[in-house]
Amino acid sequence: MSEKKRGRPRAFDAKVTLEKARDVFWDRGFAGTSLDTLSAATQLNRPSLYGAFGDKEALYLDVMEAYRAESMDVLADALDLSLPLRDNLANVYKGALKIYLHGETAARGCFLISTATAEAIQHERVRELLRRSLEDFDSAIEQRMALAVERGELPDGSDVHMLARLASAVMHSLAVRARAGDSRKTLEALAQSGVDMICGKA
Amino acid sequence: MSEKKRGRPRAFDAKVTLEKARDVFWDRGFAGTSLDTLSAATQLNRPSLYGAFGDKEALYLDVMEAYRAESMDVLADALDLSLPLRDNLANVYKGALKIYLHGETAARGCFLISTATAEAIQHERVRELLRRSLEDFDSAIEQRMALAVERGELPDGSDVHMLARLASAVMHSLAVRARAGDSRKTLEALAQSGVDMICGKA
DNA sequence: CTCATTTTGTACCGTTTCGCATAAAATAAT
DNA sequence: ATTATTTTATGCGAAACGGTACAAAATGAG
Repeated sequence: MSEKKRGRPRAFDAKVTLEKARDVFWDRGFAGTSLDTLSAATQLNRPSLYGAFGDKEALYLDVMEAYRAESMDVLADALDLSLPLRDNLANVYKGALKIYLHGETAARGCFLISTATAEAIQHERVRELLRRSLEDFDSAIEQRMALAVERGELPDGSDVHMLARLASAVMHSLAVRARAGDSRKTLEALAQSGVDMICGKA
Repeated sequence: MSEKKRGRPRAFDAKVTLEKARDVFWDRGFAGTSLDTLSAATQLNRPSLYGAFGDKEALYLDVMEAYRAESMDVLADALDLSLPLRDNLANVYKGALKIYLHGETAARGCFLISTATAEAIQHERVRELLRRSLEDFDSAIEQRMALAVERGELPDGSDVHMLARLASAVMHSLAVRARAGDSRKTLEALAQSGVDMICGKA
């Protein structure tokens, strides 16, 4: 698949480097993160970073895309079709909180909502990728909701389009509140209420 | 009320200055806004800014607090007690969208969610003020919900605490999605669905 | 072995950044 | 008028910033 290249081989794994870069961006934001900080965190000097990913914005966009892709994977796992919709949704929120509540000094929230929103005005490509990321997430949930109607888990004629976006809305709020320092208990209560709201208070 | 001070009088209105500073922070974020940019936008040279508000973080905190206070005023207006809860909630979202969809190059979203979240990890005071701002908003809505139960607008035994936080959650999502570039139509549909979800699909 | 190719590391460039030192300007008090 | 007090304006300076030039190092090809 990947032929061995000609010149000096890379001394780093691009995927791991993106994760390290992601973590500093996550804590400090895009504008608040210097290339020096990124260089230290990734253990790559700036020319290597530049050669591998381009300038700071290009690196950030790569990180965004990796986060989007991984989020979709996590979502797909949570939406295990062998489980009822209620459990699926609970798992989506549970998985989100597991990510959001991680953090050394404070809970870090969602990478996109916490850091990409800030840049969305000045950097059009960030805004566009953010929009698409949210949309993809909504669509995957909507698809599961449509199946739920077929299976009789949701009433016939349910507006699955809006229901999915309401389900996402709860997650967006979890992200914001986690970053603001709300307690795990508080957030889990909101998640539970979200599930009840969408699936009915069982 | 305000005695005339001794020295040279200020050539600017602090409130207006805070609004101008807020607008540049809103577009570019805290870390992405330089003192030069702030100086140009407020038409104050840096030493004047520094003398009046302190350093960049102190200025930003002042802007945050002003935004929080104004948001609570807008919310109080939307929660006009002479109207039904359904109309109140619709007005809350309508008022939010009016603010969020404003913007020269792109919709700016919510000032706090778009810019304060990014700084919340590194700047504890930002995080704390953000948390308190969200909480105040939740509490005001909860208070209105409690009245709604008394008035029979909501079923007896409704969990007004969680209902209020779900209502806020929809607004948080509107904020994120507006910043991401979602259309007015899309956002208005989500707002409508939020109202229906909380108040029942009338 | 020799050469072409790619990555790495050092060092550097010009610019921007934040914050302050200092002096001029504008007012109230005396 | 003189003085004390506060704000304004110019300009400085040390540090950090993003980005790159350049040569050394490490590999494959011939």
